[in-house]
Amino acid sequence: MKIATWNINSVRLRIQQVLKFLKEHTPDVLCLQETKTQDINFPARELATAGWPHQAIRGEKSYNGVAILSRLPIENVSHQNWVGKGDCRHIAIQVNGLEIHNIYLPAGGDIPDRDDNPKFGHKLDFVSEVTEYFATNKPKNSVLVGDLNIAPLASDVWSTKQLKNVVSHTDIERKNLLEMQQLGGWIDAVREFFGTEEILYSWWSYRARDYIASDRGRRLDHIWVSCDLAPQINKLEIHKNTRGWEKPSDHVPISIQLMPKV
DNA sequence: ATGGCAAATTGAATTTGA
Repeated sequence: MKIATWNINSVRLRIQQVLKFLKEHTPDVLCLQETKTQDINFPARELATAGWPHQAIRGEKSYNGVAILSRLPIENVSHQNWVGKGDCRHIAIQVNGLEIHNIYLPAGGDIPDRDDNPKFGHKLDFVSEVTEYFATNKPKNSVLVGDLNIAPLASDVWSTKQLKNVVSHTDIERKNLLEMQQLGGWIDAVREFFGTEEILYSWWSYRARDYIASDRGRRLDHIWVSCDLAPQINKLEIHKNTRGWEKPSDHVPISIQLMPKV
């Protein structure tokens, strides 16, 4: 079972890139974030025709939005309304008995202080509620993917020193994300596969003139598996080349191959 | 806390991202 995740930053604008990625890598399941469109305008038909007819979509106008595309039949589509804002940041499905959670965690604004910046408070509250949810509903045979908007390790950013007070890499966010992972019994599959030392990014700012030359990235996108699936982690790929495509998303896809035990 | 950009909405400027 191959599962991919990608913050596409507008699925309508980049539908051709999604189709290209699907054809090149043929994941069984693709999870998208920041689709930025209402369900009625989601490019469902093109994706179905391409071979991913089983879809769970949850979008809103302009912002946020998540979707799961599958080659295999899906069931038990659901979502949680964490922090109760009704924004489209989570959708879950089951496929072949495997549970998949697709999450788009709030970015959190600029100022890392919940009193000065309500968006930062929203982000911290969101993490707390997800943490509580999975601490209570311990995941089994489950995968959690998405844009979590936090780079937890020093090796997840271009400079842990210079980003110390930058939202996405502050101490409180890093600590809380690792706690969310631990209390849910999740394994960070990307780090399980590559180790904790290798420098890994999944996002490069649009503001760099040359993202390769400056290479100031962050690992904001994640694939976690429930601990029972740890032995099945077979292959992880960070598809960095898509960042060099014309009119790219600022995030790149990540994929995992899970090998069922024989 | 910054910013060399980008997208959606609405109709040139604003909001949001990170």
